[in-house]
Order: sequence, then structure tokens, then C-alpha cells
Amino acid sequence: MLQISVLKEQTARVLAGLAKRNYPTAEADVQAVLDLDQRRRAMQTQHDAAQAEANELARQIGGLMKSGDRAGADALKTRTAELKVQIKRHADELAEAEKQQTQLLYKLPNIPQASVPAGRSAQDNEVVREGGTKPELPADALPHWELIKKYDIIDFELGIKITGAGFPVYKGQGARLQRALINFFLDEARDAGYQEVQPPILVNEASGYGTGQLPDKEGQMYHDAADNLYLIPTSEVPITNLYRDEIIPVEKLPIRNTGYTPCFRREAGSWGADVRGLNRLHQFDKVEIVQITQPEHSYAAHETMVTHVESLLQKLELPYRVLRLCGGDMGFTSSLTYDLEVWSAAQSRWLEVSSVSNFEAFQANRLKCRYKAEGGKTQLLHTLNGSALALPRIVAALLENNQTPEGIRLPEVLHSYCGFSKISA
RNA sequence: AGAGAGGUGGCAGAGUGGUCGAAUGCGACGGAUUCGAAAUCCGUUAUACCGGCAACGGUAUCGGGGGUUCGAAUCCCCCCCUCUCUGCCA
Repeated sequence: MLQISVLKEQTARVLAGLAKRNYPTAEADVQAVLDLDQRRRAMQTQHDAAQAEANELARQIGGLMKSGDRAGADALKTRTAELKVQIKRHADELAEAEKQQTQLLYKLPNIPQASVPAGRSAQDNEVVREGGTKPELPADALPHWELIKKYDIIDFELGIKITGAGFPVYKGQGARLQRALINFFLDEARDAGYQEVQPPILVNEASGYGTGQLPDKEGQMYHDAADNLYLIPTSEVPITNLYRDEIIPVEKLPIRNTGYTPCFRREAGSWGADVRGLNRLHQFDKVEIVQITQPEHSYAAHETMVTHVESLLQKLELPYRVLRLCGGDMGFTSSLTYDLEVWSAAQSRWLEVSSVSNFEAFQANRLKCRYKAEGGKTQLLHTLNGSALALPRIVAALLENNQTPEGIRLPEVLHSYCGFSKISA
């Protein structure tokens, strides 16, 4: 959620930012928030004044009662009765203005950073750099959904039987590869200075609001109605919410956490060839990195996170590219997002395996995640996160790119983690 | 899940209708003392919002919400959470 102070003091920048996102009714919505804010403040001033008078009278009545002056006390009560009605009315109007203002603010996406390119869709994203070399595959190369059958390492039909489509069962070398990748990613994150955490994978409503999944993206999460809990779509949600309603001592900054969790996405409305095999699932594994930094350090932190993810792809010997997302393709809460994609050789397409975002104070504002700045002033922190990495598409690329007549050759770095160096029948 | 107890400031812990944002202790910070330190002494020690250039003033917050009252940490109702015992269970 954007801060009102930003809307007020940097209106032009906000409008320009919303335009970059192709937000349709920017001018009207921003103006509406500012109007509501003015009304809200006027209400609050009146309310506080009436309340102050009522408090003072209550004190006087207390004194009169103590000295036995019933009549004097009763005389004052006619005024407090009036005030009571007033206060109630002011409080109602204040609450209404606040509610409307919050609802409007919930609608406004984060303001893109200056470096974010304009654009409407994924086609307008900017390729920042590429790494690795695309392999030359023989004509009879197989896509990963054929390879997993050939080597019997992932079974979609079994998943369908016990749960439903999009819940694969990993078997044998496939299961061990999952475990190896998780361990590899966690070890790399730890070596890069991230503390490992194991959060719950069900979160409450407040956490959903904290990181911005609620109220808008309700339909993307699995919901347990009996206890009003949500299955996490990413460990960003629990790990970032660890710091909700906190004032973090400055010496603990920056916060750097990493965690592995399964992730759950309903992906309502997605279908077609794009979602074959491991390309899109309802449940998948992901290692996440999260940073919480002082505002002046978040841009630099963001770059180190991208570099870290890149280093993973390099060690996995996968061809990749780094994209800077355009205003139209960026997530609602982000101010700058880099996507990292790997080349899936048999599908001949790039697959997104990581999204590294700086949310600046947008999440922190909802989370009330703050620190004490110089001079003792509490100030919102910046939150950042990135996948490091999401497993299924990594597996897809590893399988496709490294297929040989003798089996799937695995990158060196995984050999010790897996306990084998190639996948074979 | 059943029975009981309880949720107060960074922590511990008083406070059962009135000047209580809240005693006291600990911790932390600043200062005095000291060659330095310990001990001791003095002071400070929450968050949010509103008004104000500021100093400062006001309002709210004692798990959350609602109610009674001129006035609620304190009384009433609902919800959440924690602890103990019983049950169940990895």
C-alpha cells in the first residue's frame, strides 16, 4: 500500500508511475484519496476536540461527586450527553472516511522505479543480459514430459489419482534430484549470508494482507475455510510476515533470510500447451531469499540478490537471461522486478525460474515493518524477495538440455548432492 | 476436544470504576562520581493519528471487537491466544 504522504508530497511522480503501469483512472483515484484524506483529518480534529472536552468534564464531574455536589455534577451531564452524540457521529464519519481511503489505497499498485521500461506486456520487457550457451540438440530430442516417462522419475497420473492434475509425484532419481536441488539452493543461500528459516506453509488472513496477496488475489490461493487459513503461494508470505508489526533494531539490519517450502497455486483459468509437464503446477518446491533493508540500501541489495540467483544458474550450467520487467508486466506490489529465465532446449522457449523484486516501502507500509532512523524517527523499511530458485522449470531445463543417448547428464555441482551423476533407466 | 487459570509498557510484575499511559523491579540510554571500572546517585526510556515551522498541545492504545457509565486496564457480552490437568497424537 502506498503511503498517503507520498501521494501528497510526490503527486506528479505517483501519477507518472501509475501511467507507466497503464493504470486507467490514476488522476481521479489519487485525487479521491487526497480528498478523503482531507476529510479524514478534519473529522479527526473535530473528534479529538470534542473528546478532549468530554474528558475534561468527566474529570470535573469526578471532583464534584467526590465533594458530594450531586447537583453540580448533574448540571455538567447535560453537556456531556450532547458531546457523546457528537463524538459518536464524528467517530462514525471518521471510520467511514478511513475505510474508503484504505479501500482506494488497496487498489493502487506500487510506483515503478525510474529504470522500469514502459510497456504493456511481456513482449516489452527488457533483456538486461544473457549467460551460458544454448545446447544443440539432436532432431529426436524429447521434451521433458517425455523424458520423465522414459526414465520414470515423475508421475503425473499417480498425482491425479491421489490429488488431482498439477500435483506430480516424484519418484526414485526424480525425488532425489528434488532433494538435492533444495539442499544445494539452501547451502548456496547460507554461504551468501542468508539465515535459513522454516516457516509454516499455512498463513492467516493478516499475513495475506501484509504481503499483498489479499484482498485482490484471493482466488489464487487455496483456502481452508474451517480455520480461515491460506496455503502459501510462495514462502515470501510467511518469511516477510515474520517482521510484521515490528520495529527492527538497526543493528539487526539488513535482514537476510532464506527458506525452502512447497508452494501452492490454484492457477485458476490457466490451461493449454504452455502448462504441459512441469511448466505450471498447483504444488511445487521453491527456495526463497528475502531481504529487509533500510531504504537507502535496497537498490544495492536488489542487485546482489539478482547476482546470487544468476550464480546458481551458472553453477547449474543452464543458459539464462535476465529481464527487467516493464510497467505493464510487473507485479502489483513491486517497484522493480527482474525475472530470470532458463532456456528449455526441447521446448525452444524461455522459462521463468525466478522473479526478484524490490517492493520498497509498499509491503512494509501494510506490514508496519519499521526501524528507528537517525534522530529516533521510526521509518518504514524496504522489503525484497526472490526465488532462488523454483524447482520444476529448473528440472525441466536440466532434463531437456542435458539429454544424451546414455541418459541425463547432471551438472557437476549436483553430483555430490544427488549421489549420482546422471539419470538413466 | 473437555475442565480450570490467565492475557498489562523491552522483560518481570502491581493495579478491580475517577487526575492511570499506568506503581515497583530489571534491562537499555544519557549524566554525576572514578585514573578507569563496579557499586551508588540523578534523569530519560512505547506506538499511531490530529493540530503546530517548532517548542509543544490534543486523541487513541492495558489480547481483539462490542456494550454499560459523566468517566473503564478495572464491570458485562462475543471472539482470539497462552498456560495447567484430562483426552488424542507425529
